[in-house]
Amino acid sequence: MSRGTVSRVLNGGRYVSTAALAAVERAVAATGYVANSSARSLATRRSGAVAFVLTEPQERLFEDPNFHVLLRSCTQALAERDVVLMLMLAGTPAEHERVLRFVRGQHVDGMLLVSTHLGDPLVAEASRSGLPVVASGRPLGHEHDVRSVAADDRGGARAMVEHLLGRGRRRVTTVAGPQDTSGGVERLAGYFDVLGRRARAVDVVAADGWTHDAGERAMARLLEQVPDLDAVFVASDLMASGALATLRRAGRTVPGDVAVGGFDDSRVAVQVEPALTTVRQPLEEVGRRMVELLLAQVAGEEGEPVVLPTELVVRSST
Amino acid sequence: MSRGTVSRVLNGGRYVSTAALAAVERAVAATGYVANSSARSLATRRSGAVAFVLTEPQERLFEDPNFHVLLRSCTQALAERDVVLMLMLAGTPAEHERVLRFVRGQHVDGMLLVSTHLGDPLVAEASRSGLPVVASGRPLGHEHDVRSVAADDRGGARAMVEHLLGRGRRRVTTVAGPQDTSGGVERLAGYFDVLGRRARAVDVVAADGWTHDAGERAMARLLEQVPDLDAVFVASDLMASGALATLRRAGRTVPGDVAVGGFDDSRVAVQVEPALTTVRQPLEEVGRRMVELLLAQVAGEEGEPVVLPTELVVRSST
DNA sequence: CTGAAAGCGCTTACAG
DNA sequence: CTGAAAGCGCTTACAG
Repeated sequence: MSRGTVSRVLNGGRYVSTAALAAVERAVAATGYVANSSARSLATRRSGAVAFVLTEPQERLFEDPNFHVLLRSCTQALAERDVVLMLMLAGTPAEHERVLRFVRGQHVDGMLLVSTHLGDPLVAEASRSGLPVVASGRPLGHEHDVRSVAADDRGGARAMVEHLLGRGRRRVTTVAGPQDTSGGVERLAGYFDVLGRRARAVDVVAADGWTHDAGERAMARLLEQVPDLDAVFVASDLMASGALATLRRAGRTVPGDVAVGGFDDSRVAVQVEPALTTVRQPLEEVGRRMVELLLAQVAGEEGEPVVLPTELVVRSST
Repeated sequence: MSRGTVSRVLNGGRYVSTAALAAVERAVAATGYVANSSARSLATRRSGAVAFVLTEPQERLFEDPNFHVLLRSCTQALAERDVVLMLMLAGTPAEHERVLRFVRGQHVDGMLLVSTHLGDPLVAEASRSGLPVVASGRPLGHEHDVRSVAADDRGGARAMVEHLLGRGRRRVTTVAGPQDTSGGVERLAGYFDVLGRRARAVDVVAADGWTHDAGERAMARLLEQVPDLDAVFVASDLMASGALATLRRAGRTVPGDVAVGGFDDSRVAVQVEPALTTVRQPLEEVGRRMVELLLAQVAGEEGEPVVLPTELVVRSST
């Protein structure tokens, strides 16, 4: 039996007689034969692997539960299609360079770009390279060059601010996320959508990171600027946990004195006291859709940017 | 200039004249040429990739900060050597099968096995396959078949129990980890090392998982069995956070009524109230050493199991 | 349906 | 030091 016939069986069994097919399958089962993947990749010009690139200081991989959800759902969705996930950190310029060299070596069929920032050179390079790329969140400045899967940040933020007003709050402020990310920009836009001219400059403080500590600092600044605030929409649950710490230290009760709304519905939302009213972002699905979109692109299919709905989740903090 | 000369330059520049070397380097810089990795792998029989296999229900990837530290330090240590990390989940039998098929396809040069359990078929298969493997923690039942990097669980547990006794506690109990993992077994052994015959069967409850919830349940059982306990050594910080919740609900103060000691010195140790006295496990270094040991093995070098020292960290819970 | 053969893009003895 | 050539282990038109 020729090498060619075996190969045909292994690749779907088209154009093979049932007899040959059975014989090969028996032999494969008996010997535990598995095709060498480098040779296959070389012949097919497909690696069967995809890079998951974290464009972010690595601390965030530690701290932010959102990444774990995304990483897990992507790994799983890829595994179901027998594609492997290569984890790459691209926080420093050196790592950055390594990622680029890596994709140029045709080591991967595509790239999952997570948490991109405005002016991120990797996004530009990736889209220029022609390699299939899908970003999580709309990549600021490259909305049309790179496909993406995002949650409806703006709509979710609107729902939260309306909820806060519906609770009778008069002075609704916000701790915005860093404004070099689409999540940061969009959630702030949603805030303005609802409050319009009623929002004053002092009611808004943009945090200098998506971390607990950044939320803590931003909340302190906000309290100084607006001592009589009675509500705050914080652009992520993790930052909101920091905001809660600041409020507690300042002697303000939640939700008595101040109603606090978060965003994400991540694990921390229920770990803090009081549990956070927040906006649920379907990150599991974001991961799945990113994988679908990427593999479709690898297969040469068209694809539209995806925006997934968000949902208000009311708990005890508002 | 021949393909062979270019290849020699790219692979270290041995046996190449300075003139040729400079010319090639100039050309590479100008064109951005990067060798195709499949072709290189096929020729060298090295993939330049390593699998990071999580032998665990995936929830743990979400919940347990220890994994993030390990994942990050391995990714980083590998990247420094230009080796790629492939993340594989092996929680279900199907995923399991996929991992095996994958390594048989010679897709990776080695395997980092994280959080193995007693009777884990993957460990046996991996060691039998001849593929270089390094486990985190000593793989129960395969201590001599598979190289490993572990923390000194037993010594750390001893230090904690001695600390508890040093605080004047009379009834020192323990919530042990699952007894099908080396961490669970060793930390319990350390407890017995110190208490010896003073420990009674009722003083020990083994949790049915390494989670917050499992710690919560185990602590409840322990309180029923030993209502007058005044100290508990919990085998992980995450489980200890669950134990704290149970104690709070039962109206016991910490450390007033009950001293609580954890293990790991993970992020949760300082997130809970009161901050946990715990045993620091140098997970960053565990990851680094795992990578070193694995790559040495790939290069055909010998290697000994590594055990890293642990350290007592005293905070407010004892 | 099947086999023989070319080709995927490298690396590495081998001669020189 | 360098080039020509074999070989790594597959896939896939191409004839038949």
